[in-house]
Amino acid sequence: LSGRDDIAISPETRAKVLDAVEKLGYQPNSAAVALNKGRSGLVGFWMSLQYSRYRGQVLDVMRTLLSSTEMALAVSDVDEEFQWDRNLSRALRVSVDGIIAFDNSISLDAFARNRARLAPNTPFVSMGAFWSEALSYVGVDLRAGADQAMRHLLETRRRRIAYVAPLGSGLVDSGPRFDGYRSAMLEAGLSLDTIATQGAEVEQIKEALAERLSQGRMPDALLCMNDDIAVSASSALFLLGLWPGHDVALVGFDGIKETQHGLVPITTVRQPIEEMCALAFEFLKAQIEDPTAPPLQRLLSPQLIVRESSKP
Amino acid sequence: LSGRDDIAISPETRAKVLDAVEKLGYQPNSAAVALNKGRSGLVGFWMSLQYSRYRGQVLDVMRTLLSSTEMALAVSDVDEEFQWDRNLSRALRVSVDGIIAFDNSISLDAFARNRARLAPNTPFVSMGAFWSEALSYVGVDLRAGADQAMRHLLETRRRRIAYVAPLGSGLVDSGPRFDGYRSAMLEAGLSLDTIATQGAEVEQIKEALAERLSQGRMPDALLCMNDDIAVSASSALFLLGLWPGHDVALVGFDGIKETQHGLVPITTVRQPIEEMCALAFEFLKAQIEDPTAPPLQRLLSPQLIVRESSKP
DNA sequence: TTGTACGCGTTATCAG
DNA sequence: CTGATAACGCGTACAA
Repeated sequence: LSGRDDIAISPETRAKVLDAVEKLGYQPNSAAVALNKGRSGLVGFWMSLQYSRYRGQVLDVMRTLLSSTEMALAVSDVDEEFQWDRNLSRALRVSVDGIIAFDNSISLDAFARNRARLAPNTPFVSMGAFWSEALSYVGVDLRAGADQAMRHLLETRRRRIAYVAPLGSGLVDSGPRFDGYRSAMLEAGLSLDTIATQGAEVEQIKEALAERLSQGRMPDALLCMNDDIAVSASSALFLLGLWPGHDVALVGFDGIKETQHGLVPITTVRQPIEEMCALAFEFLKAQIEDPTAPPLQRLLSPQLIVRESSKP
Repeated sequence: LSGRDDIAISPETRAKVLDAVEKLGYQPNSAAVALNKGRSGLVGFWMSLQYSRYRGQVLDVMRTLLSSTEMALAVSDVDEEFQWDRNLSRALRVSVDGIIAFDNSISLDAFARNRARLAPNTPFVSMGAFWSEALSYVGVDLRAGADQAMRHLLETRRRRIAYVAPLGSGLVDSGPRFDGYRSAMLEAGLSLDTIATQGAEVEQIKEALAERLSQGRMPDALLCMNDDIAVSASSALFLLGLWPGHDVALVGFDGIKETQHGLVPITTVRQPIEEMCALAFEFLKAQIEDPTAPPLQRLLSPQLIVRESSKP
C-alpha cells in the first residue's frame, strides 16, 4: 500500500487491499503516521504576512524548494504578536518537524528565550536579517550591504544622502541598514538626514519628498530601506519633475525583480534569496536528522547591483 | 498536570510531577495528543498570499477570532497552484481539524472534486466570493453588491461607466462583479467599457487612465474591482488633474479601512468581514462537532457605502 | 489518592 | 508470502 518493493506480496492480496482502499475511501490518519514515524513531514514557516514584495518572493522560492520534497509548508503569521511569550506555545502546537523563522526578530527572540523550556529539541533555523548565536541561522549581513551601498554613493560624489524608511517599521533610526548609513556619513563628515514616510506607496513617498523639495533641501541620493520604497520613490521623483538617477540617485534593498525594469532600473543591495532558502532548508533537514548536533550557522553577504538609478 | 479540578491529587505528588516536568523540559507531543483526542486543535486556512489589503484584513480578523480560542491557524498559500489535484493531497497532509478556504476558486474546485476520494469527512467551509453547493460555505454575494453599486451610479446620472480590473486576475471580463456591471449597462442601453490595468499601483492605474484621457474618452465613473484599485485610482485621477467624485465617480469593492480617509473618501461595496469570519468559524466548529451533518450554507450581502467619491 | 491497562491509527518486525 | 504483535505518547477509566 505504501509502495515498498522490499516486501513480497501476492497479486491477489494486493488487489484485495487496493480494492478495499477504494471502496472505503481510506486515507491514512496523519496524526497516527506522525506519531508512529516521529515525523510530521511539516515545516513551520514563521513570517510576517504584512506585505512586501520581497517577502512574497521568498515565500515563493521556499514553496518551490519544498515542492520537490516530501515535506509541506505550514505558514504561521507572526505579525504584531507582541506578547509572543504567551503566543509561542500556541504557535508551537502545530506538529512540525522543524521551524524556519524568516526576517522576524520578535518571534526569534521569544523562541530563543524560551527554547529550553518549551521546545528543547525542536529544530529551528532563523533566516534573513536576524539571528541568535545560540541557534542555527542563515543570516544576511545587511550591514555589509549598507556599507557597499554607501561606499558606492560616496565614490560617485553624492553628498546629501538621505535614508528613507517607513514610520512604525522600527527601522527609521536603527537596524543594520541605518547603522551602515550613519557610520559612513559620519566618517565622511556629512550630516545625517532621515526621511520617515507614511508607507511604501508612491503617494506616501511623494508626500515626504515634496516637503523636502519645497524646503529646497532635496537630497542628491536616497538610500531606501527596501525595494518597494525605492520603486515607489522612483515614480514619486518623476511626478515631482525629478529624474531618478540623474537629479537624485536611488538605492534600494532586497533585489526584487521589479527593480530591473521600470521607469528606471534601480540599484539595489540584492539578498541571496535562493541560496538563503536552500541553505536554511538544508540546515533544518540536518537538525531534523540529528537534533542534538550543534547549531549550523552561516552569514551570507548581499550584493550591490549598480543600475541606472545611481550611475555616476 | 493538565489542570483538571475534578480529580484529587496530593500536594507532594503534584510537586514531584511539576518538578520532573521542569527538570526534563517535558512538552506534550502534539502528534500523540492529536491521535489520542482525535483533534489537532488546528484550523487550516487556505488563501492566496498574493497581496491585497482586503485579504490582509480578513486574515487579521480570523486570527483575532481564533486567539480567544484553543485553536490555532495554519495558513496554506494556495497561489498559482494550477495542478491542484496533485497538490491537494500534500495540502491535506497537514493534520487539521478542519479547513476554511478563503476567496479561492481553484482550491475550492479541487477540493470539491476530490472530497469523496481524499477527505470524505474533513470539515470544510469556503468563505468569500466562491462556494460549492455541495459543501458548507459562507458566501458573499458580490453580484448583489455590483447591482447595488450600478444602480447607485446610474441613479446619479453617470453614463460612461467603466469597469476596472487588473490584467491576469481573470476578472477583467467575468465574475460576479463584471456580470453585475454588464447586465446593468446593457439594461440601461449603455455600452460596455473595460479598463484592464497592469496592476493595482497608482502608477499602473494612472497609465491606463492617461490613455483614455488623451483619447478624449475618459469615463464619468469607474467601478473598480477592489478597493486597492479604487484608492490608487483616486490618486491617479488627482495626478491627471481630475477630481475623483466630481469629474469622475469612483466605486470600489471590499470596504477596507483605507477607503474611509484619504484624498477623497471612497464609495465602496463593503464585505461583511467580521460576520463572514465569525460565521465561517462557527460553521467549521459545527462540522467538527458532527462531521456527518449536512452542509451549513449562508449567503451574506455586501453593503454599498456611499461616500464623497460618488456623491451626486 | 495512586497505579495500571487500554485504545487512538500507523508502521515495523517477526514468527508462521 | 501472511498474520499477529509491539511501539509511538498521550488521556482516560477503573481497580487498588
